[in-house]
This record gives sequence, structure tokens and C-alpha cells, in this order.
Amino acid sequence: MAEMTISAVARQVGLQTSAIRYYEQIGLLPPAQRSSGQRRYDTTAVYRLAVIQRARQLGFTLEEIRQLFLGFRPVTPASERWRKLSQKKLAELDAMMDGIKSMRRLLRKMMQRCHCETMDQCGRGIFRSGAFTVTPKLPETSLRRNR
Amino acid sequence: MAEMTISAVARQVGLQTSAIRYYEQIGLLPPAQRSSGQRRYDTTAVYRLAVIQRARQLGFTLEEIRQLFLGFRPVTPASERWRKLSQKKLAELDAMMDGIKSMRRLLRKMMQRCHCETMDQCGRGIFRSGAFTVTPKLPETSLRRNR
DNA sequence: GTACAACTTCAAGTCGACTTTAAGTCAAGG
DNA sequence: CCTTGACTTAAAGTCGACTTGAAGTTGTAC
Repeated sequence: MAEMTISAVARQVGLQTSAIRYYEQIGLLPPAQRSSGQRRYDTTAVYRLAVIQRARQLGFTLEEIRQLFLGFRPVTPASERWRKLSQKKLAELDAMMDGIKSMRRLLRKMMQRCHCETMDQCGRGIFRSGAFTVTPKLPETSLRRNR
Repeated sequence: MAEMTISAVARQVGLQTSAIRYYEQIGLLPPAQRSSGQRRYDTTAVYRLAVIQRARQLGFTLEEIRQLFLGFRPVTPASERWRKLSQKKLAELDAMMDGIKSMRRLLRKMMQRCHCETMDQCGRGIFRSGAFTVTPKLPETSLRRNR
């Protein structure tokens, strides 16, 4: 259990080996010890990856996760790190929810109220209402592939 | 008003000219009439762009918007087109909301319950709990630049 | 005649989080 | 010795929605 290959670790944490190499490359994981050129990991690496996975689950970007590990003075307790980053993320999530909610509202209104025959007619109505200049950009279809 | 340049149209609908050319390129807009090589637009193009902007506001991808215009038999009324696509999108938005909500829940729990000193300790806890294999992928920080 | 602004095309660049590909290395088994 | 499988690297590709850049054309003003 002390020395695992990259694929053993990948299996344990539910990642592809390429992702683990990538994390190392961007400095999210410290360079692994090598045994005749191959990476060898112990449980601390697995724990670190568990944290990374959890953080991704919480909506953190890899850059934010790097902050979690490296963006504080070494004495800063983990709990405080989490709290600091979580506050910002929570606000972001709320903003995102609001964005989605307004899409939903508008979508429902659209479904109820539109009786246009042609798209052109529809466009004329929208254009007159003037409320089309803003562009909230959709948060993306969620749920990415998971190996 | 009958004949506008691309930049006049861009101004009216709040897009960059490059976006309009791009829409033409991917077939979202029909190729514009040319006057000595330059594109000339009338109000129907503006209406079409108004529809596109509104649809983007509702969370539709450009591909979905293309469906809105080209994915139905020509006789299909606009209102019916909207309703068909909106139903799917509404379901997607709901799924996205659920994803965000579960992130929020987990985030709050994390903030309350984590008292770890070190990240390593934190990782051990997460790893033991086993609930880190899934990877919901965050919907993206919303609100993209708007020209 | 030439400067200028506004347009044109086509190709390439951007962002984030990876994956894929090509070419090479290594240890074990037959 | 040779194959096999798991690993290695660096570079390039992927996705969506554009933007940016380079190089060229057009019409108008001075």
C-alpha cells in the first residue's frame, strides 16, 4: 500500500492517469517520486487527490484548488482555508442560481405567451421590447464525463 | 433603414461585427446581400439577430438556435418551435439547478463541519467517506463578456 | 495621389480541463 | 532475444463561441 503506480491511484480516486499527470504538470500535485522513471505514490497523494475531487465536486476550478493548497501561509489550518474559499464560491453559486432562475422565468413566459406564426414576427416583438441586448451566457450543460 | 452595414446592425443588436460574421459562417444567419463586397442588411436580419440574442439569454446553444430556425418543417409555427425546444431546456436548467444546490449543500456542510488542521487530515476524512468519486463539473462562472 | 475608415477573407488564437497520439523506455515472462 | 503491457514524454487535439491578426479592397475626402 505504500507504493502505488499511477494507474492504481487513478483507480482508487476515480480519475484517468492522464488527469493525474496533468495535475502534476500544472503544480496541483507535487512531482511524484520515481522508480526507474515511473511515478510511485503513497497514501498522502491519494488523500490529496481526494481533496481535489471533493473540491471539484464543490465547483472549484483547478486554479482555486491550487490556492487551497498553496495560497495560504503554511500555518493556516485547512478548515480556515476551506472557509475562505467557500465563501466566495457560495456567492458565485448564488449568482449562478439567480442567472438560471431568470432564464427559467423568461423561458416559461416565452412558452406561455408566444403565439407567433413566423420567427420573423417573433423577432419583431423581441426587438421592440428592447430586452435582448444583455447576454447572461448559460452556465453549460453540467455533468461532465466521469472517466 | 432598408440597407445597413454590418456595424450598424451590430450596434443595434449589441453584438460585435465579428460575431455576426461568425453566425453567418456557421449558417445561423443566411449569407447577406453584398454591395461591392460588403454585407448589407435590412430589418429582417435585425429581427433574426434579436431572436438569436433572446435565445442565448434563455440558455440555448448556437446549435440549438440553429434548430429553432432550420430544424422544423417550414410550416411549423414559431410558437411551437419555441415550446418544443424550451421544454428540453427547462429540464436542463432544472438539472443544473439541482447540481448547484447539491454543491451549495455540500459547501455549507464543509464550512460548518470541517475542523481539520492539515489538508492531509482533511483528505483522509474525505477518502474514508468514499463520496468523492463522482464529478459533477461546475456550470462555469456565468456572465460572459457582453461586447 | 494618397490618406483614411470601414469593410473584406482566412487562419490562428483564446479559455479550462483534460485526452489523444506518437514515439520511446523498462521489467518480467517465455 | 523477443514480446507484452504498463509506463514515460512532449506536442497537439477537443469543445463552444467567439476574437484577433494579417493582408487586402473599396469608397470618400483632402
